[in-house]
Amino acid sequence: MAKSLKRDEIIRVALELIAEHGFHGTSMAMVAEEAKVGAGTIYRYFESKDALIMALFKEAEIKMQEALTVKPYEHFSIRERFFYLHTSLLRYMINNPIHFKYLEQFFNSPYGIKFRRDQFLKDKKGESHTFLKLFSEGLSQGIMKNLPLVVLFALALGPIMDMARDHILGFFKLNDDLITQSVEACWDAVKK
Amino acid sequence: MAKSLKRDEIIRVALELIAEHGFHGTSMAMVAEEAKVGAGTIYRYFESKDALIMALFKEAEIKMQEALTVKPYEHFSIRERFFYLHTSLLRYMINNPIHFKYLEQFFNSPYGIKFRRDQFLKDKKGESHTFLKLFSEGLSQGIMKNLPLVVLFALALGPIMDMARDHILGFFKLNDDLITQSVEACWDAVKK
DNA sequence: TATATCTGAGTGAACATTCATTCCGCTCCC
DNA sequence: GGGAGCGGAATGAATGTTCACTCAGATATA
Repeated sequence: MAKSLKRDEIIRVALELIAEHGFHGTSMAMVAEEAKVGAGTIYRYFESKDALIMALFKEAEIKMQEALTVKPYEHFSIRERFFYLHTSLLRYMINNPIHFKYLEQFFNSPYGIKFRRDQFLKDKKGESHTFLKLFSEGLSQGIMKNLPLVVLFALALGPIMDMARDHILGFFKLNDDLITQSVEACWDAVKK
Repeated sequence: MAKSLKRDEIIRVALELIAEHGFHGTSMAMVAEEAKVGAGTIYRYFESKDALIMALFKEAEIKMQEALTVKPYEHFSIRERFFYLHTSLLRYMINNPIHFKYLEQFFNSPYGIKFRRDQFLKDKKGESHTFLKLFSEGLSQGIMKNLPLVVLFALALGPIMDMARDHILGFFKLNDDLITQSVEACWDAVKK
């Protein structure tokens, strides 16, 4: 058997179960049974339930970052970058509901709050990620409203996440037109 | 002693503890100890932990609704209503961080998802609440973008909630100017 | 055979909930 | 007035369950 088929399977199953039942609704025994491994095997690959939860986050984060990566990105205008990133993000979320649900759980938990706090401190030191870089440039070029980055972030990404959630919960159906119009509306919120 | 001092104290303490430590991080024993009542006393007033959680939500919801109520509301224009409601909501949240944190927990849990689903079905039958009535009117008067109500909702309220959260977490400091500018930005997102 | 990997019954801690018992304020009779 | 008796309110130790995690032994691999 390949080196870490078991590890992969544990990750796959745990993501799915936690997306569905939450951190506290998912016991290690459930993960073990569904992944068809012994309860102890999980602990060969992950030190604790916490470590597993963090590894699942890294997994989802990497996949998401890949979905936001495009080659000629550097030649895009601010507006083009905004549309590209937001559309890609929304599309990724609705095409990967398990990842979305997992990330939602994660960010609305002490794990996620700690993560955001660490990110926030890092950003203060300049190691911004894709979105913050975009908003910083938009600000300094005078294209975006003169508001704190955190506010621009909320205006542009809050609605995207809420829409992904409502689409996945079946409250309405996002299609290509609606995605375009929604991202345009987010742009209206941040543009000067 | 007045009829239900103990009940009031249990509610007060439970809201605080759950806002801080979450549903699963707050045991009934913690609530009992902090409220200085016996563990069994809680069950005189609330059938179960679930029932307590729902009662706390009702409590917070009522207080919030009060904060959004103003007398001459009916004479406001759509735009005025939008600004009034959004500003009041944001102010309420940052002035009542415990309620905000509790509601955040609640809506990001199976309780909240069930609640939203029920609301959604009720709305389909026309029993809209304040915000949905506003957006419906904005739509039919052609003032707002021709998008599904759920999307308008996300565009207008998503950022408000995110900003309240980031303010309460200390990531930035909301002041009157910033509140006004942010609500204006939300209006830009939904207005035609 | 020797080493690495895997297993799942077992462990102790934590939890929500119960219930036998105590407490306390009230009424009613002497 | 006072004390006996009553009943709802309050208590917290006890209960049964669930959980994350361990480890002695089984199994696969080399």
